[in-house]
Amino acid sequence: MEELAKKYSFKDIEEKQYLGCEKKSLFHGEVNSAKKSFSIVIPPPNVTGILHMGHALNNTIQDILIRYKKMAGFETLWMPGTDHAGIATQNVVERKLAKENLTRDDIGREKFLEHVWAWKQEYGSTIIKQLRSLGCACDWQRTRFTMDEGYSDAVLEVFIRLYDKGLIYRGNRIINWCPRCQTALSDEEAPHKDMEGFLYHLKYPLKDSKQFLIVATTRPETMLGDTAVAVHPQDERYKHLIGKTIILPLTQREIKIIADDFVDPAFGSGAVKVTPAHDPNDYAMGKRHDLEFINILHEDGTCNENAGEYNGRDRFEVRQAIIEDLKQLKLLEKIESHSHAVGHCYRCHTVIEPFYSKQWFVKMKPLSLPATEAVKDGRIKFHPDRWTKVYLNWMENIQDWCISRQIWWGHRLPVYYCGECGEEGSQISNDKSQIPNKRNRGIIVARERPEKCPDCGSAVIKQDPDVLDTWFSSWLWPFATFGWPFDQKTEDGRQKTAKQELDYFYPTAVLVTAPEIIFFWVARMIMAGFEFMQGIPFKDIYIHGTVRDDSGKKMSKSLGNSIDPLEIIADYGTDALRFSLISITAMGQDIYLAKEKFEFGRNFCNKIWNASRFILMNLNGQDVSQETVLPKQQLNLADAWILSRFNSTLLKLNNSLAQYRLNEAVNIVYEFFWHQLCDWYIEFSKLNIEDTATKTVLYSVLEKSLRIIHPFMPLISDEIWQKVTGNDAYLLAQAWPEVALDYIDENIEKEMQLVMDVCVSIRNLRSENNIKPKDKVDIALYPEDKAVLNILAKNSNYLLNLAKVENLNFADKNNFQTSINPTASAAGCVIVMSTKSDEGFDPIKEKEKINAQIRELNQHIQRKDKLLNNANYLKKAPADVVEKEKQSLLELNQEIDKLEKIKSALK
RNA sequence: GGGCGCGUAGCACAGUUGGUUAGAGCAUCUCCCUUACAAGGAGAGGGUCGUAGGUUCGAAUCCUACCGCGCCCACCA
Repeated sequence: MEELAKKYSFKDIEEKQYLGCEKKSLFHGEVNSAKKSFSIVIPPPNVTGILHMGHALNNTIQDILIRYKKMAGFETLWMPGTDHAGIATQNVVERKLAKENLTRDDIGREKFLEHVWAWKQEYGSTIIKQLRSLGCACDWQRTRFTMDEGYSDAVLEVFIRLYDKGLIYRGNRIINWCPRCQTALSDEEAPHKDMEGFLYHLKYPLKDSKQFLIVATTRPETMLGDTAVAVHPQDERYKHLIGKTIILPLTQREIKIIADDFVDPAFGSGAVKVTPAHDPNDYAMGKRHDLEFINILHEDGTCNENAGEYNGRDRFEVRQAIIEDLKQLKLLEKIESHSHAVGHCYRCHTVIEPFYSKQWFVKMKPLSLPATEAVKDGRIKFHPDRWTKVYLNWMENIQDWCISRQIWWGHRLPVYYCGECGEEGSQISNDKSQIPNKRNRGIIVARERPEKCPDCGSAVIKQDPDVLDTWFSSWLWPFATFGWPFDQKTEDGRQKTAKQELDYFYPTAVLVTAPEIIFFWVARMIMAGFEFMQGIPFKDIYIHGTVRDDSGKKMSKSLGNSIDPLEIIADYGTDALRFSLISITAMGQDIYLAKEKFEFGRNFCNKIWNASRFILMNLNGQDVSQETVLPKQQLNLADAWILSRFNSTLLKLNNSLAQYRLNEAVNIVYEFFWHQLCDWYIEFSKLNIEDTATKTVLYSVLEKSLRIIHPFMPLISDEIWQKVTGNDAYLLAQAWPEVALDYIDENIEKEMQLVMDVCVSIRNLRSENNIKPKDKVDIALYPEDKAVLNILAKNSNYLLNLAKVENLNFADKNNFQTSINPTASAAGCVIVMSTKSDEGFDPIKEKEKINAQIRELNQHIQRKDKLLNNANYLKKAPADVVEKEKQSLLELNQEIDKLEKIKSALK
């Protein structure tokens, strides 16, 4: 048994404890048929990521669950790893090249990828290192990366399987195009933001007429690609114009006026310009009416040759220019301000452009069906439940997923085109709901580059230059990280093990993540789980809140309002960070952070340290670790009490943990340790500190407390536990304490509560009468009845010491007298204090105080009287509630009696 | 246009299915460096639970409307 340093210094222990624990392989999970498995896969942070508060929260939650379950007897596995984050990573490396005045095109695809890999080698493990400083018990030897060789096999396998099944197709569609990243994006990657913009009303001249048709648009530059103007077929204002021709201003192109039900006659002028290549609705109309598709933009967002004189200028510049030009031509009717939602790139926040383009898509509807069912019937549960609706709503309206990206960093599509018979001849019509499941001529989807075209024998084979959406690899995370798919033919020992591991650990227990990736990732993992593993990937989904600053704004680097968890760790320590974060994280609620909040955790660490230090000192070198805690009947009140409290605390704690109520859990631990163990029990124990029985209880309660603290604050708990037990093991390898129901005793708790209440009342008296803390007082107690008298008499020692009482006398409550001495009333007895002098005591003030108390009590009494005289209440309320009320009324009346008596006894 | 969350003490928040006198933290005030801890101890003050109705014997809790704040989804140009 060693001593603890006088001052707690997290810097001396945290890293040491983490590394020590890792060295013992305690973070590693393996197939163990003797135990049930409990596994979590980490939401893989972007390989470009640096730890922010959101990660800190997310991973602390997972770590608590893993550590708790491991101690509770499960074989646990927390699978760590990183995501290659296609666009994000490519952007980072491109920016780096830009500093050397290079673009990716300058150096070419191969060289560029070398740069990215080099970057990944150098910086890719940053976030992993940072997770370790958070104390995460991840199974690091299993760390995966979504572009690992094996993982990439899984991605290809999935692409091929879905293609063969007809669920992946290539088609021309309107997609979201980011002109800065120069790639297509999925709908989820182009979130809409409300923006204040303008609604421009343009005058389109009718051919052979002086008349105009007015159209309204928010994007006037797209008029260069207009191929029709649409009106509602029933709109009386325009009916006669249907089929007439318009001379499109600036280009002088002739376009038709068409009728379409889509048009809302009430909006704008009731006439809509139709730009099929640059708007999803117009695209649909274009299809319906067989209109021409004119693309007016280059991939970088500048106008192309179809834009005539505007060719080469940026889309927003052209917008202004066109408005100017139309104004000159007197073709601008008016401009109104107009707020509308505009899609933005989720990586670079550039306004996206709807773009008609040939891309690869996944047909989602068939995949969504089992994933919808599993949540509906409760096989997968969201916590908190409200996300169920959000999920189902998205699932039920699911759209096809655009998975091809025009970037270089990622899994390249396993698609090859024959230079002779492929490509052009292979267009797939995507407006049929039927999936083509025949291979298209000249397109080869295969793991390896084919030697020659199976259709025409040509050896001119080109691989599709595109890569897959990052999420097309991360949706396989729960099983691809285990080495899926397993090649039957080449199955070796390692594959066999991997397969067993997948069988054992899949489905995982719980997925812990933030709400913003429910669609990106959570929903798709469920779909992939059913499609490729024939079952759910996880049973529970714990959705935690977003970390915000104290004014409610989301914390982000770009806003400059973020609190760096690493800085907090440096200033307050890992355990303090974890404890503070979790304690303010109510289930699913956003959390509002300010730096001061971490003092809470720091202070608690300090408290744990000092309390432990006290206990260690007072064991006096006596080893009680092998002593048995006596049955409660043989213990003194305080000892029996703390055991009762510990066990009922544990009961509550287990319950909270089972429901993922981690803030509740951590606050239960805090409340017990600080306000019961430290504030009261340690003080009580000082009086019996020579008893082996008390020492044993003290030791036992501390030892067990450290165990239950461990999942939340792993490092300090290990450090102290090792010192206290003299054991060099780690708490992760110890068992979670069992609830000892025998020790939970309501009567003991009540008796102790009485003593504590009297003690507090005496302290109150002292404080109100300005008695110095070190001065002793004499106290006379007038207990209500024999029972109270016995309890207080038996435990008077506690009062003498904790309330600094010199002489404690007991008297008959019906016969107490006082001169000018301060008095108070605690539950069960009247207290009279006599001080050495009467200095500072004012009987008039005292009477006023008592009167105020009586008034307050009378209010409660009146309320209860009314309640208990209410026939309806007596009839309808449960008997026990009524009984409680009656009892409470009785007590209130007794309380008043006591106060009256005190008052009249005062001079 | 739908949907969700939040308005509780000066501040930022808990409050599990409705049930004694609504709770801890930070801050404030008083007293204390009492031999585990001043990152501490002992006390104190501070709330008509956003507003207005309703259901109920009983509402911070359930229902309705409204007012603020925040978020998500959606092809009205």
